[in-house]
Amino acid sequence: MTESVTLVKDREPPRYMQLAGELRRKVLSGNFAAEFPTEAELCAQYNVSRFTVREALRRLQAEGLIARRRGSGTTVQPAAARGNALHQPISNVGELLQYALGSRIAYQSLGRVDLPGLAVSHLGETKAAEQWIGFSGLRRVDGDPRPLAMTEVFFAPRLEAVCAALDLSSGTLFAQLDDLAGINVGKVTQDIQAIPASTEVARLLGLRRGNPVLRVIRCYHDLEGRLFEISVSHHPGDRFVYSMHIDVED
Amino acid sequence: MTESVTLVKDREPPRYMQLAGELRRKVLSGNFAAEFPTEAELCAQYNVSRFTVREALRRLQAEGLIARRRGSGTTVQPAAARGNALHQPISNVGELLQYALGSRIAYQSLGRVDLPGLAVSHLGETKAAEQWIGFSGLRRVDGDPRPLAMTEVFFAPRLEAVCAALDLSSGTLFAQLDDLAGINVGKVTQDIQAIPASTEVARLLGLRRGNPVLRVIRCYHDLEGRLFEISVSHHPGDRFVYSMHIDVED
DNA sequence: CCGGTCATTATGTCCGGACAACGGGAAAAG
DNA sequence: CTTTTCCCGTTGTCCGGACATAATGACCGG
Repeated sequence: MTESVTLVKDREPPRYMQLAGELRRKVLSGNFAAEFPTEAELCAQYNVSRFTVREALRRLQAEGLIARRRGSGTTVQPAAARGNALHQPISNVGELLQYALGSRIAYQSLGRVDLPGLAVSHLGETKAAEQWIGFSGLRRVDGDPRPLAMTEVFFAPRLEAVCAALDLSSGTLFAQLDDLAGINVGKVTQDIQAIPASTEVARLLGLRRGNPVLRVIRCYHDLEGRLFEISVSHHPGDRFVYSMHIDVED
Repeated sequence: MTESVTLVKDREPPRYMQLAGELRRKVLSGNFAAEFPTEAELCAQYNVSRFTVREALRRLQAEGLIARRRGSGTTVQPAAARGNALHQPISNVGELLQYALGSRIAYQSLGRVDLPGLAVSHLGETKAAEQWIGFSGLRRVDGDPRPLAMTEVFFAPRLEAVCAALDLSSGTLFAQLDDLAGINVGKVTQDIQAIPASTEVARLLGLRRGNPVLRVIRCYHDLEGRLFEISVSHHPGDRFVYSMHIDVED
């Protein structure tokens, strides 16, 4: 068996995934603002069973894009109710990241680095000796010069070949990773904490040392449960709200 | 049509819900620590179809209680990987709250109160004039005298009759509401923010004024989308981590 | 002892069908 | 005109079946 970094996706995703992607694009383009098609219509239009349609719609619902009511039908959720997509339960990471409200981030490479001393319970068996591949960047909303986030991203050593091919200016390292290496997210754990700003963070975010900062640490695992990415974000407490919603699925 | 506050659940929940509750109880009791039954076994044992079994397991998986792998089978997640149930995606709220690590909270009634001035985007059409029914309490872990949370809970005016029957010492107002009035959670939105401690919050949590505090504001909507509860929690930044995990469902 | 092959078994995907529960509007009753 | 009743369309629940795909261990050949 040859061991090589997989650089292309081999099998195509299941049909409900494709359908979910198709519908997500249309929803975000405003196609169904007036009226969302019924399950039966989607079955006929895409020539799939109701199971497939419902499985796709279940995802869009979990993402907060649509609302469904028995007897009434399916409607597109107003953008206000969607929360910040940047920090939303993740289903199709690549596409989801794109509708984060016009914020931009460009990363710079940090090369191989030691993981910062993180008191994260999710880390588990990660060897402290390993050096991960780091990136860092400031995220800003279009008009505002004050950054909304200082983010550091670390990828597992085994992804070094893929990381070399990343386009740092696009801001969606994630989507690229999915495209380039076919890495799928299976589970994400995150720790959220309110901490005082360190000197450096305060400088970068335009705060005073000691001011409240929201720190979000995320551990991304692939479908086999292997940790492949860690991200650490610092947000200014005075102008950042981590907004999310949870749909109880039924 | 007579208008009356529903005080009993009339219809019984769907089968997959019952099965999920049954299995959840067993998992939390440690029944399946060694080996979790297969779908086929559950089908036979409970005399339901595979659809029903999978729908139940899907919920337990979303709660982080079990992990499923194609080809391998289903296993119970170690408690460490479950995150803090208190702050977890909510499926069966009543039962879930009970396995929050031994923390306790006893509420005191605030009576009818105005909603505090919350800059929450999710509020929507709520009339500021209405008076909601408020409760407040401090949450502590068993051994530690320093509270982990100062929580205020507000229920919609229409639930006044139900609120009068609540047992404030049990700490699971939610489960009681579900039992008493059959109120089911359909959607939860939450805002998380890092803010400086006010004088009062600092006093209650044992901090200094201005210290970082994690504030979590939740809006609970029922299945019809009506807002029926708002909770505001303040957590000390130096000893509280909001830990959660997200399973990508597939 | 190592490595590859294969059957077994588990979950994942997908289908078709059936009925229930709910919402909303139209029709009927007052 | 108001209220109630009824019908119909939509989503929710549940069933049985079929095949695909992944993990595992047993088997076998080197």
